Amino acid sequence: MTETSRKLDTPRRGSARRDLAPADSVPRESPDSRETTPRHEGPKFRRRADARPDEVLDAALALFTEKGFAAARIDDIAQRAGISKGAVYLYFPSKQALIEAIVERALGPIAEEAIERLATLPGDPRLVISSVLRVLGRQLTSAQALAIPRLVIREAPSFPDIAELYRRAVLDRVVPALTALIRRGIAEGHFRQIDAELTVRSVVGPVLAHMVLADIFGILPADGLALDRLIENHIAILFDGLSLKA
Amino acid sequence: MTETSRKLDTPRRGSARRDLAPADSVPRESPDSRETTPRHEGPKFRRRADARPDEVLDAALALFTEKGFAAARIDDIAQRAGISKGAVYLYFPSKQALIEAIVERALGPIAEEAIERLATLPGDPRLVISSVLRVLGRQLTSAQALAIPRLVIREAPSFPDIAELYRRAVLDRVVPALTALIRRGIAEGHFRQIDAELTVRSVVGPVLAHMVLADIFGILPADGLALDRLIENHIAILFDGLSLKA
DNA sequence: GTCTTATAACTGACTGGTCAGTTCCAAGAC
DNA sequence: GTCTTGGAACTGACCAGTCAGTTATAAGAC
Repeated sequence: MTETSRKLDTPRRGSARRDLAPADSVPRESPDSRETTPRHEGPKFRRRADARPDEVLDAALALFTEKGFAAARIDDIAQRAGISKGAVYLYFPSKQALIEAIVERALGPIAEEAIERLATLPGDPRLVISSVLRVLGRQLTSAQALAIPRLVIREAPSFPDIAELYRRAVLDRVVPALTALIRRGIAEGHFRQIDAELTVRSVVGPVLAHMVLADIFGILPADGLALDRLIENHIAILFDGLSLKA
Repeated sequence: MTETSRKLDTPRRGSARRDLAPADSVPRESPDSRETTPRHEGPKFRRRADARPDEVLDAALALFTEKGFAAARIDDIAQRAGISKGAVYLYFPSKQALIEAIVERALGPIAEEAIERLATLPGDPRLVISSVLRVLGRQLTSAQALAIPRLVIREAPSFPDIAELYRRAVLDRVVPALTALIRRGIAEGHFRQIDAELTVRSVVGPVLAHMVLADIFGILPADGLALDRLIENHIAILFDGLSLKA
């Protein structure tokens, strides 16, 4: 049941990449072995183990997002990373270790980015919240950044450990910080008397809904994603409401 | 690729259940065959084909939600429905037909429930939107009702046909109806000049965020789900904003 | 009522295929 | 030469889907 709890001892031998090989323009051995000559122009092995784990993780993230964890094959992940299946197991002990490493790798950057900004900043909480939303919008433009929460949400029921990891690293910091910010806004007379805890949902929900509609169902404004416009529209409503007179 | 489009020819031989068997208090053969006597009290199987498809679908929905489509085993679905694996294939031609039937079965009820209510009602759009949100809240209290969109969102990348089915039956009706409603609110002077299309995200997003936080990550208010309170809090913000003076 | 026959509902062993994880040897780096 | 790296064949488990056989129920014969 909970063999999920098997801790990963990911090798991850150094993440600083040396770039011994030219990276791009890799000959990669023409697939059709035409002619009889066994010519192997260009190096068959690239010998840059340091960059490999990240490449494998990128490939795995792409395929997990596309097909889901269970349906994604290690063979395909390896192929996308430009290596063979066996090589994957040089860097990661199991398929599950891949998803764990993906989430862990993404946690560092995410954690710092937005939290300090809002937990510490003094001044009108409206400005802080607006700034946070705009940063969030800028982040979500990258497909890569969006893929992580998507993957976590999708696989959460199957991998409670990973969901908890994410929750602890991201949500348990962002949600309380936002709540505190709203509470301060009330205390300092900027906000009306509302429930700070529940209001957090009103702050982030519209962005979530926008991404779900666009990403999952392909429902988006005529002029593309329009995340900027969405966020400005949302900020206007969040602080001043829909009603005209008010 | 799109073998999803294979239409399901589900037998579903009449949904009016005959209830030949007493339904409840079914002996169902005590699982532990205690004593040496091979006594088989009660019928070995129940013979009520009319109720079976729905039971299978219920079991399948539960397991798909728990483990995801790919990881759920037909054997487990059958066991939860109280029949054998082979019997599942008496009613549904394939595993995929299960997920299709689940979504189709859920579509009828959902479609009617909320759309007419908001598309047609005249009067202050604020009251209509409030009413819609409250109905939505009441619906989402049932774990069953929540499971369908969850499943669709989760499996959408793997089953674009199903995502589109859901989009067409639900979203393509709800989103435009809400958009029109907001537009009318603007035209009639109830709402400020905002982008109606984007504002739809502000109307439904907070509820979505609440359900994701609660359902996926177990983050909920001290006093339980509190959907009612969330919705009232959201309505207050949506129409009049957070700001005090405004 | 009891017996016989027909058929619908169901079972579970089996098959064919897929895939995670292993192994081992060849090829490259140094 | 030795050490490192990669690849592809292999293994073993797992599982969707099949099918020949079994059991319950209904209908008709008497």
